[in-house]
Amino acid sequence: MIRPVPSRREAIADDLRHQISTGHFKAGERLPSEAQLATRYTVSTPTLRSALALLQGEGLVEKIHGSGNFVRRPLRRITYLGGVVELATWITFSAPLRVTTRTTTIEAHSHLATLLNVPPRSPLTEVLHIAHEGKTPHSLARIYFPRDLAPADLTAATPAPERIAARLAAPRPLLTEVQERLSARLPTQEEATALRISTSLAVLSLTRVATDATGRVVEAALLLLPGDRGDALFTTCLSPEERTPRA
Amino acid sequence: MIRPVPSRREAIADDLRHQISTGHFKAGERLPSEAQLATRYTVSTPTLRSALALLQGEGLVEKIHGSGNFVRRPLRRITYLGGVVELATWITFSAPLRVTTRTTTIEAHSHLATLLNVPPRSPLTEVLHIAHEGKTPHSLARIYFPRDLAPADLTAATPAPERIAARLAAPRPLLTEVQERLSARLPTQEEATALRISTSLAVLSLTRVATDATGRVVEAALLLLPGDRGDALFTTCLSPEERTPRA
DNA sequence: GAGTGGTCTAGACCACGAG
DNA sequence: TCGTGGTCTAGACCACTCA
Repeated sequence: MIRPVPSRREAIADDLRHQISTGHFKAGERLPSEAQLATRYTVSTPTLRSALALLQGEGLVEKIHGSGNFVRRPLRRITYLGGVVELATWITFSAPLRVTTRTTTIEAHSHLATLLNVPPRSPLTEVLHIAHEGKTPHSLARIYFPRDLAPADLTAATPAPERIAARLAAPRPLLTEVQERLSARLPTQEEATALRISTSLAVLSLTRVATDATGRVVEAALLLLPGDRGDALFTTCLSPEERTPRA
Repeated sequence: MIRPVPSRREAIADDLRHQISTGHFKAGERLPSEAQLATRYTVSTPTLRSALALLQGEGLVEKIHGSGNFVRRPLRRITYLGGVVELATWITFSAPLRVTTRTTTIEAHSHLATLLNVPPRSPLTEVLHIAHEGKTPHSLARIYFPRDLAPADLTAATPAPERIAARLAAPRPLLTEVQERLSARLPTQEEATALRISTSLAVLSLTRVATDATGRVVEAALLLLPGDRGDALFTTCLSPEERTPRA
């Protein structure tokens, strides 16, 4: 067994966690300034800040430079349903949330070219998709199509967001295989900013590649969910014939 | 666009990253002591340590208290294959690695009782499963069965690890549904110690629940993969009739 | 015991945000 | 402008590892 050495930062983090969970500090509220908290706990500011850093990593506290530390509102957890062929799930699922969508045309750089199996610098249509709950960003999706395969109304200049969503949700006939790869990592600075999370809060990264009957990659999507409020669920059912024991 | 403010810790981290990737510091090697590095970069030790913390979070550096900072060996990436009914995949997949297995009987506490849908304090068989590559732990799995469903030779006192692995890999006849839930988070102190990773390196957490034809939960597994060397892959193929466009 | 990392202090100065 | 957090310093002292 490991002996848990109670460091000051752990003790302070525990105390703040407790005060948050008991409602002494309420959701959305600003905590006392770091200087005040440091005085209250009789520690130096770096020590106090390291305690707050722990809470940030858990998604309990959000720091806003120049304004203060805020108790993060507990948001509805979102579950990405995997193993479904249309992106419909994702989109309709995000429906109750406010969604910001943006479409642009870019050139495939190396990573995307590999993913979509197209030559480097091929034209791609990118759809950027941010779901919000209230003012808080909730998830981030980047969806790429080879330019010639993108639905025509997506490539028009600034199509209405509702049209984009409807388009993505529509079933596409030719898909035969969908691969979804998931990994856990810390967000980049850009991702953290877009999602308004700390760079020390783990995110679930999902890369979805859909292939048509000819083996061509028709669409690739990069989804990003903050680890404290999103997960992915895959359900596999066995048909009766598969259920037969093999041994 | 966000203006990237080049802080000293970022600059130092970038430089060390570069030196590692160019082989100036080789895998497994010890870095100069923090005091030496601080002198070389003319920063204070806390600043230098915060730079090293970034590299730890990326899995590039491993700190060993009292010995030094070491360049982590790049390990083979492991991919968990989802959507498969037997745990066989996981086990056989780990086969080329050295596997440490341990079996114990425990009582279901609240979280496990919910997961397995059994009364609290029910007896459970726990299989702890750590895959190693060389001396480095690679992944962690905890598998739970209701005691009465556990294969008999698992409940024997200290069965041979090979027997356990063989048992888990054997197809179990009655499974009808498998649910796999994935999330990203930072490891607990215990998990980080077991996997020899930093608590700031994200892990992919996979909870797998298998149900038999009667709806009873037959087995639950908690898998943990360090984010820098493990991911999960789910492949969905459409049968021809499903492929028919619906609209 | 010598050398390493772990934690912490008590400040300084800079950058951001809101009024 | 003022209060906030962001970064950094130059130490001190403790805990761990290894010879």
